[in-house]
Amino acid sequence: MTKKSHEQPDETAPSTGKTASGLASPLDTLLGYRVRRASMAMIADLVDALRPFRLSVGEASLLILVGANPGCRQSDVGRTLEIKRANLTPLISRMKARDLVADAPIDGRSLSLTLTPDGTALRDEMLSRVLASDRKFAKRLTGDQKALFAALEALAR
Amino acid sequence: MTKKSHEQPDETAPSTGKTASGLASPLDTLLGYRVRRASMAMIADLVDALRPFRLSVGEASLLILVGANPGCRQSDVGRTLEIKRANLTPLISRMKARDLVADAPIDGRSLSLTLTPDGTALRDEMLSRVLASDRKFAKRLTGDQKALFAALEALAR
DNA sequence: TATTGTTATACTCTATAACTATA
DNA sequence: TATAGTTATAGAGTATAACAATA
Repeated sequence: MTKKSHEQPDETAPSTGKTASGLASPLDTLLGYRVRRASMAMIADLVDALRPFRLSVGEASLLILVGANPGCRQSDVGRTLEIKRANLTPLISRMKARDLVADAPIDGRSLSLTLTPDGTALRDEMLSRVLASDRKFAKRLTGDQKALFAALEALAR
Repeated sequence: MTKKSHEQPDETAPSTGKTASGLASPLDTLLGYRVRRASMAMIADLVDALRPFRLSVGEASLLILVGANPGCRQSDVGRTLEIKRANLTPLISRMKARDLVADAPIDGRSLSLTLTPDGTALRDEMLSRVLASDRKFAKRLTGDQKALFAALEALAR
């Protein structure tokens, strides 16, 4: 048996840094933990950016996706955003209640989704804020941005 | 006014790819969206790895952090993991009910946390599975891993 | 006075099952 | 028979407010 490496606050191990609270944090060595922290920081900023529009992240994603794909099927939107049918229905209902999204039957069971004029206008304003938030983070990056996107793509597949 | 660039399913714009459902997806150009997708994929695998131990991601994080910092303050654990006081109490209660974590008063208001022998044993087994899950993703990476960690660090700060 | 821990509570997101209708 | 959409419901995770006790 080898000595266990995560049991003690080992002063000789430089791989585990210290947190702001002074705790050793083996979690910081985990790729998944780092990705999650980065994601949470970006989402927190995105939520702030969306608040003036009274849109959740899921609602904003829907408006952006439907805006880029007018007439798309509701079922395809759900698959693309990985939102389950049962959760997509009330989300779209809220957007219809605000006259941001309109639906129309494709056949007897499928619905097509389109942004209304109000939805398009809100999407335009909202998207520029979303892009600004995203760029703010992207500007922090010094290295090869293409390589980072490739790495994230490899992790997400 | 410039032409709006996200309104139509524009065949001439190669920057916006197509999803598995055939929809144009301007979201894929967003760094934050990519980071979130990567995080969700890794967390889904982590949740699977933790299921046999009946541990949530938060509970596993707590065991790993307390295991590396025996006698640490509950309040510091909450700050490090960004879990609010009010939510940390029931989480720790569950770990105490399973005899994985023990607490002891530091002074009249603070508590110190330590893994019990059972907690240490479970942490050891669990951590090896967590590391295996994390390595599985890390192996997908071709480029400079140090650069990726630096990028994630820059995004999370 | 600020901090620590606790309790109660509410809100969002997500997950499942059951149902109708249709391709 | 598989797919699309809806409804109801339950479970996490997270948020705030109020409180008691203590530094």
